[in-house]
Amino acid sequence: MQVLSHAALTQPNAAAPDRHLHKGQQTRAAILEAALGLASHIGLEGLSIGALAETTRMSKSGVFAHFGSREELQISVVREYHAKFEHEVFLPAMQEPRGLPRLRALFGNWVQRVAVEIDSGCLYISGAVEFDDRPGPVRDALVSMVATWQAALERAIRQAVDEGHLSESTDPAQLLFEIHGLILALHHDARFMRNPTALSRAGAAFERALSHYALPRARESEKVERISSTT
Amino acid sequence: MQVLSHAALTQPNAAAPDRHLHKGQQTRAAILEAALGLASHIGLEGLSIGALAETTRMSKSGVFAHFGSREELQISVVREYHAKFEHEVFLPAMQEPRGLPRLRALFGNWVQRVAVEIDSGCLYISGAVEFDDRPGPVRDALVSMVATWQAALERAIRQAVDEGHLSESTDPAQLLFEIHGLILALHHDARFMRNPTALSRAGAAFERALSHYALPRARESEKVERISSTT
DNA sequence: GGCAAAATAGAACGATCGTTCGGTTTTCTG
DNA sequence: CAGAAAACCGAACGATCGTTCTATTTTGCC
Repeated sequence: MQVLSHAALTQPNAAAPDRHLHKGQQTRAAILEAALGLASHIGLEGLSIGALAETTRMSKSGVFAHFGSREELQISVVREYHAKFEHEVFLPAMQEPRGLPRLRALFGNWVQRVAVEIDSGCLYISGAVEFDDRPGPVRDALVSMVATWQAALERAIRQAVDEGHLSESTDPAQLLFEIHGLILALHHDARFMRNPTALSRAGAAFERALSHYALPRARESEKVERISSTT
Repeated sequence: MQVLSHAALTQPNAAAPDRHLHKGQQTRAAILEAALGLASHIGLEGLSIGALAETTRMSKSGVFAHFGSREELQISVVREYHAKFEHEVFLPAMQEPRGLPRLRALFGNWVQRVAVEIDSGCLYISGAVEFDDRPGPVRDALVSMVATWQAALERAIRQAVDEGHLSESTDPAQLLFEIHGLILALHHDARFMRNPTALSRAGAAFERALSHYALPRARESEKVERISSTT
């Protein structure tokens, strides 16, 4: 089951709260939640222990002691986001039947998380931009989890091919690339440009991409050049 | 001509160096160039006057005096990037004939700038993520220039429709959304994931999108649902 | 209930941040 | 060439950063 879970994902589930949880892990979870909200707004790099201590009404050293270093805090935030992402977009989609329904659910939940929930920008997206030129453990953790998520998506696409919902000639990695681009464009236009039409554009483009990969026949013969030569 | 140039773009061309340029504007240009390289790696928000003074071998206050505030420095960097972007991706493409050739040139130059030139991450992309939740003049400048660039792209798409290279039913804003997504995915996969196949995937997806909008007939009747009902 | 252990607080550290100010050097111009 | 203006430096400011100490409080277990 639970194919998304990552090897490095060690933190226990924070959903059922406090039961048999020592005080330390309990406040640690509270700190992480606050850190997640903070990092969603100002980024992983903008996350500061001082600001975190202020929102949790703790002392700086009290917050610090739970992680040992700022870098470890950042990594913990990434892992926390991964867990939340798994529970809110991946696992619910797994209840849909294999193939297109599941792929649509994955995309839909993803869209929901990226564009609709105004309070939480996608840490995978902002983290990718912040750490694309910054080597280190934080970057490694981010890359690892994005890769895990992309692998899960690619597997869903491959299953859609196996189920006969998409053409045999479909290149799963290529379709994944295009779908991922739609999410990034949605994130960009909705959050940065404040363009409300982005949501429907992403949906339309998704269906258009699916319809292409679902209808393979007699496509290779039609070339764009033929059109441009009619002028 | 020169349709991309922005109203707020006031700095003179730094390409022909020093001729009749007072010392101040000369070093200011040098600072901006260094700032651009620095911001490409660590982001607009990571750009610090101290680091900038170190790379330009000046004093902090010397650097500072040219801009009056850090915020003004950031805005100047954005404007500088806009000017460079215009000269390296927009203007060269304007020499191609209207329609698909020009659109392809715009996309190609854009790809070049985003993925190939290893030393300079796209400030439009990193800036969008950094400032999507951070109001202020820097964000305003970024949005304004990205909007200008997107408008230019949309105009090129519309011209391709007018020239008969793309279907009359093409929605320029929709195609723009999808193309923009390809660039973002390319930036993500090439820079962050270090995936060398991203470049060819972006090109393939671009051509696939064009071919769809070039061939309108008998598409609406074909539905994906038909496929998924065969299981 | 007492006692070790864990959790948190508080103060201080060196470093860096953006910014200000006064003085010195360089550049331009009449 | 002189004198005004512009450019630049160096030191210092308060603030914040991550981190390290030493106490003090709180927790969990026998």
